[in-house]
Amino acid sequence: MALPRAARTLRRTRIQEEKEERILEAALEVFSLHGFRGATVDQIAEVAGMSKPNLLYYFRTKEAMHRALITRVLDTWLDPLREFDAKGSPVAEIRSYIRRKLEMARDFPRESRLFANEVLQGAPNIEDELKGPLKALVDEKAEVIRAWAKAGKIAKCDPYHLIFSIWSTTQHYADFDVQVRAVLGQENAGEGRFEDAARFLEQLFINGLEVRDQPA
Amino acid sequence: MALPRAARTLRRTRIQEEKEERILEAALEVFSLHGFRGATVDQIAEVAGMSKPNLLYYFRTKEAMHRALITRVLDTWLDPLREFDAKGSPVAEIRSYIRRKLEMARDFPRESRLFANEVLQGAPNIEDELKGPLKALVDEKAEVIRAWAKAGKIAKCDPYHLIFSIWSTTQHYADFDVQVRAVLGQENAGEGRFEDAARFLEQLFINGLEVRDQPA
DNA sequence: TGATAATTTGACCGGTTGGTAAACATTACA
DNA sequence: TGTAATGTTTACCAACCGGTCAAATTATCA
Repeated sequence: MALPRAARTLRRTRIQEEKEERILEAALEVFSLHGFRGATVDQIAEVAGMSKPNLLYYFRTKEAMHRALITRVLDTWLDPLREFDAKGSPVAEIRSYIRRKLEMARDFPRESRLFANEVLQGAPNIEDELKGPLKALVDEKAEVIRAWAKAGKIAKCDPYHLIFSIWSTTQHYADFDVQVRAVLGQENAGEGRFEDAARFLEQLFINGLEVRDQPA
Repeated sequence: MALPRAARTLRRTRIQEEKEERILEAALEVFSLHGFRGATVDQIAEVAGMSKPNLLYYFRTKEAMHRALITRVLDTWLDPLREFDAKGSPVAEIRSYIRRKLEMARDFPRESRLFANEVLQGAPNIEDELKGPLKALVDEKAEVIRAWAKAGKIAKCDPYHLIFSIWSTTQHYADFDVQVRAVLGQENAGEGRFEDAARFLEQLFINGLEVRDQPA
């Protein structure tokens, strides 16, 4: 008989742990590059270094694989926002949030693209996650930002659109990497672009572009 | 005999004009939602309201359709950046560029998603366009911005990352529409979100978030 | 009108897709 | 060690994929 996941009531074998890990790693690679419909099980199996039926022994359908991957990744993906702290200095807090998000774009571009692909295609498999846990977390942090603005610690602004703009500007460097490289050209293609981006975004979000009248 | 496009030396029939239009419209709908690999010719044919062989009579391959669509759309997509004018007031020019890009995200979300899908998946079919015409246009406008900064008309900043940030923040409302709606919730799901976004982004790009010390 | 070219369709093809069946191999453990 | 559960593989399938073909239909225009 062969009922790997259904029959798994309590313990998970060492071998299960390892294989599922390898599969999800391979799935991340392929899904993030081609999207759900564009990815094939054969491709994922090859990247994972195992036969297709063997892979399907651990995840019975392509969709199950995708679900497992998304829910796992979503959690770590929201960590920077969770760390967003009401007690810190507002400007410093926003600055470090930008920096952390940019680091994630640099270090985990596949995770970013996985979500981008999913959301772009209508988020058929994670709509509930978006409307539930994600919205709740954003609502909470938006309230923090709103309080800061009310207290005069930062400029009055719509906290939701502020969060959107931080997401979009930072994730851009993962999701649109090819375009960024193409436009910057080969000479600026090094990892330095992330440092440049960090500097620019900090300045943008703190000071904007208008020249400030210096009292002197 | 039947060689529709190859044999088309000079004139194009009214019927050709109409059908190709309908096909590209349908292709935009389907490609923008599922990406190149995820889209099927049958799907496009159904949306276009014609049989698959009939569709393939006008565009001989799925790839030819995609190419035609991309090159057509890319041109109009870059119009706002082309209008970016060195002679205007810098702040006003940036403000109106943001507004125009946001209007495009609102009025042509499918076009935005088409590119997002393509770039996200490594831009296999438009790499040349990115490294050629697009880079050239951005280089030109970046020089304008650099000159403004040098003349003290706007804050010193990296012009490329400025352009990236305008692209990402505005296109976010087309590409991540589902997420934006989910987070804002049903009560804020009206078209008003584009006005809110415009107000926020203008403030962000001009003034930033730090409270300015008003001289009493 | 008639004839010629342009358009449309149903039937079909080889290759790929997600997934299955069942035999075989390996591990865990009494 | 034996044996039952777990893991792996080969061979395979039906559905779907992009694309072809030849026949049928429709538009064009002398």
